[in-house]
Amino acid sequence: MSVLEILNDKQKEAAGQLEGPVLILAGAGSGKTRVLTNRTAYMIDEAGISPWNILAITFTNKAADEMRERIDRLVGQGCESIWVATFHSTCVRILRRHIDLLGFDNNFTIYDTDDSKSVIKEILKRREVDSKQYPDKRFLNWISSCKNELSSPEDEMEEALGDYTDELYAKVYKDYQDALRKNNALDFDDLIMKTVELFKAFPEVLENYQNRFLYIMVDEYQDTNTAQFELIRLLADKNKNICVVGDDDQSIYKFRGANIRNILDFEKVYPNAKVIKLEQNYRSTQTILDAANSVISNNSSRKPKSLWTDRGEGEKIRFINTDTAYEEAETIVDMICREKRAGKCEYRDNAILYRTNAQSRILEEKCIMAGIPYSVVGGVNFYSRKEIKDILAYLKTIDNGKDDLAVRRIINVPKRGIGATTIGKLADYGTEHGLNFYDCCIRAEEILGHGKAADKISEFVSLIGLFKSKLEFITIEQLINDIVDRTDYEEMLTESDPDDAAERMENIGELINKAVSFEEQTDEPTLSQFLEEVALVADIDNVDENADKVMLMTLHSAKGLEFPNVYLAGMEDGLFPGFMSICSDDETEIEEERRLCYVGITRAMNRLTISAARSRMIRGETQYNAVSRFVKEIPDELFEGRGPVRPSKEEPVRKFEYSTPGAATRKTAPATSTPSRPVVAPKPFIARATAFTSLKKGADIASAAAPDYGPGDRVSHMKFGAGTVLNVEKGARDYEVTVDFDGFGTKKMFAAFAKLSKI
DNA sequence: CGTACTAGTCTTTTT
DNA sequence: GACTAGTACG
Repeated sequence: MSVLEILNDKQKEAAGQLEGPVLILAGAGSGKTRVLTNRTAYMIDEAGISPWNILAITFTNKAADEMRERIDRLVGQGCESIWVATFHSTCVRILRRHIDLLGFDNNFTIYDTDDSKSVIKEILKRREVDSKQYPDKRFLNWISSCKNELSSPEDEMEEALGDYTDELYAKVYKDYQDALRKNNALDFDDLIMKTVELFKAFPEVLENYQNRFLYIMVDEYQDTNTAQFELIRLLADKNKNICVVGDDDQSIYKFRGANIRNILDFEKVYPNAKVIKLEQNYRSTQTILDAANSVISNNSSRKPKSLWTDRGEGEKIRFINTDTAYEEAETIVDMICREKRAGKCEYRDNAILYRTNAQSRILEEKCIMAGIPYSVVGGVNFYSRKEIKDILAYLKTIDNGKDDLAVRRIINVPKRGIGATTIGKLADYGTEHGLNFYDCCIRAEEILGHGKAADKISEFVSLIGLFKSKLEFITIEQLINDIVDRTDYEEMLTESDPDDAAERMENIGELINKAVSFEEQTDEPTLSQFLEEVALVADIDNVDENADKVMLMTLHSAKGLEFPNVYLAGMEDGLFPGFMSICSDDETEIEEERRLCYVGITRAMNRLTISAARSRMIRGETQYNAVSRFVKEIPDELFEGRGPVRPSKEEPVRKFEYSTPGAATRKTAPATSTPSRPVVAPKPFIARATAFTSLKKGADIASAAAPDYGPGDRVSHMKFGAGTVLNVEKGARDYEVTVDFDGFGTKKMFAAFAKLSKI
């Protein structure tokens, strides 16, 4: 029987079309992974294509592993030679072979965002750039988007046309690239950009890969940025056998350069492309799909499509509206508890999804209190924890002394009496003579002269030398243990914070576990390879679906996953959609948020629960938010009970009962004592958008004049209409005004932006 | 040279 | 509220 037999007609069509450009528009839950895997199996088993000629690219390691596993199950032989990898690891593999052509050392290190930030900081310091006026983060983001658009420092310099600020950016970009090159390092964006650069500069290298990759597949195509698009275009240019799978409605990575036009304009780039839509959903109930469809249909720039299922109507959507975020968390956790106790589900069937990582804390707390096993995906990346970064810095130093950042990170960790002055002297010498920091350490005596400082440095150098000499005889596991022992690392942890030393040591233990399994799985494991693998893991890669735990994660992390029960928490205007997107004039920002909402809804298989809190603490301030506009885009009849009632246009807009001056200053109620409550009957609330005035960065608000209104005055605002001033406070740069708007609740805003006028 | 306190920022999402 | 960077002091 053909591997295509089990597919539906559309899927079959998509999987059977091997030649030429193919665009598969795969709606959520329409079985796109199945199409990709069966397509691959069909290529190998039935079309006689060599696995060696197939390239499949994904965004996460998890997706790549899953794809490989599933192909393995379908095809007996030869799958190991299929190239299934993420964009980033594909590029690393290519660059490891050829980057010397671009003047880098082939054992380059990969910098994560933290590393990049340190480099930028140093450059800004050296250039004496005012970090108040130009925060380092802005340079970081700016450089990243340049790279995503394949624009070099030289391009940017040209484009600056003598403009001071633009030239400053271009110069910093140039410095940054020079620093990376000196450290023999590439950042995430470089991996893609340098590969494209390589292919363009050395057509014979490109051709080599074109001849190998006769059939190319790209998953999650809607998330590709310009650089990734170009990479794929180059690779596919000779044979044009390119099959991309994606869903424009699930494009949620604009902030990191994803260009939705890549998928919307695929047919323009490849006019003879075959386009196939997969609209039958195998995951969710009709109710859930109806909700998803009704939300996403409010977006304008999308390819029209509508998901359907034969799974039947299923259960209605639940809606919870609580007074505080604590009660929200408690209600959700309580629901999961009950259902588990009633034997209706396992813990692992439940996922709580939210917009921002900050929301996880309260949910986590409530899970602990209820004794529910849970697992939080994301937040602080495992590999960005201090202790892990320290150990990795040791490993990097041992592996490749060229990485100045790594060396400087650990030269005095644990404390060995090497101070800032000494480090500064060595670093300055290095910049002057074009030497790496570690090389300067080796010549410490020459640079610093005889003395205590030089001795200390020598001790450090011989410690690293000792590890280096052992490297070929011991495993990475032994090496890490050795580092921890010889540096008295644990002692340092205990001294600095006895309470979490144990946890930090556990994390190091976890790193050792990773090392062990890496060494087991790899033929000839090297330290460089290990460091590389570690650099390219995402949080989602380590998710274990088999553990019986409730999953807590952001909506972004949830993409590609499915759960029987999904809880969408914090569905409030100002949080989701975020206030940035509400305030923005750019309509596409709200559309991106809406797509994110669509992704969230479509994660649910059987039951969807949506919740919102009337008040919550954000950045130490209590905010009062209206229920998310997205919730109101879902028809009432899909909700259990009457649903979130929307007021008719004529109906006078009512105030929240908590939007009173007294409530504004009231501490959030301790939620511990509140008994778990049933789903709160939705109350009529205000339908229109609420927004917070955002303090635009870089805006000039140096001298704010005192406002002409005070507490008790009635004022009017462009967006929120009339309201009563509760408080006026002199802030750092501007007057902060608290206003209780009729129908929008209490807002805190900056006078310069709010443009309030007295009535 | 190392520590302790203070002020300022942050929050959208991540390979 | 939490974390970080920068500063003042021992």
